[in-house]
Amino acid sequence: MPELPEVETVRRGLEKTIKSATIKQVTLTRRDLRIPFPRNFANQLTNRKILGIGRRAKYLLFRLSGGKVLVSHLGMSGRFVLKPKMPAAFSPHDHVIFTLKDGRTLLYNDARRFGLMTIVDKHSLYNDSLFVHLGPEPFDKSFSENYLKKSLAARTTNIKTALMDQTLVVGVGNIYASEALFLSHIHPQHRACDIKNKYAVIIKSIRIVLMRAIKSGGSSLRDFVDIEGYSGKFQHRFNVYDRAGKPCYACGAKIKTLRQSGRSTFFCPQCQQ
DNA sequence: CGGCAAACCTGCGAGC
DNA sequence: TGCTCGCAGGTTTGCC
Repeated sequence: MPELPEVETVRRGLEKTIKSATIKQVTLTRRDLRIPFPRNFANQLTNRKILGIGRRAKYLLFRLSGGKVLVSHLGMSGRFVLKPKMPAAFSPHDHVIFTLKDGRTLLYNDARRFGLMTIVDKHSLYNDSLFVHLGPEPFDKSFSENYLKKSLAARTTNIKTALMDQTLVVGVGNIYASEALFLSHIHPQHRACDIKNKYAVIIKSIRIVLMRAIKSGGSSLRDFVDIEGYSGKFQHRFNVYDRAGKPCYACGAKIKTLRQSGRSTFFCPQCQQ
């Protein structure tokens, strides 16, 4: 489900609604998501105050009193749902139930269970194996023309697959890789190492498409909703994603689709050479 | 090491 | 209506 814009939308919603709340109780309905919950997961969270919610790549970072950080990845179908009080009944895939001191209940629901939750010490957060291999944030200065040039120089895979590689740059997934390449006028099947003199436009396109998507509250292809239950709106502004056979808004050519590393890619055969 | 397919798991829409 | 098939926003693993 979520790429950077969707995760950022959820982060902002959490920051707005549960920052400064204190966790009273945590209940798990199973022992694992994609990976097992750590030992004493619930105990480590009990009576902790949520100092703030950050984001690194597609991970949400709940900073807690006592120096721990609750790390959450939404996988494909993970979502947080905030209820004004303890609900009378739970949905089938509510896996984690956070009861807050003020009576509200935060649910983590994840049908496919590709998400994960763990707890990391704040001082060694980015030394954790989840984070050590991650590339720069797309809006960071370090995601530069020189960096991209150096990183892609030896990569023989196609540029679209490369953009989705979280060791190159974080946050770009299947939707925004296609959309960024459309804005860049680059064909998705170009080998990454063959992209010359286009590093600046790639960086700019990634930033533009992510920025616009964040402003739209993310994309809701099937079921993405923010913490308050609102759908994103960026799916109405896709240039190519999920538009196979439809006319390109720029030139009228039919949008095409293909399969790259097991994922669907969408592009305009006319605009992207 | 790099590239790629498969695996993890459930739900849903298309097509028959 | 009901079945099967294929595909879905991510990441890791294991094979070449």
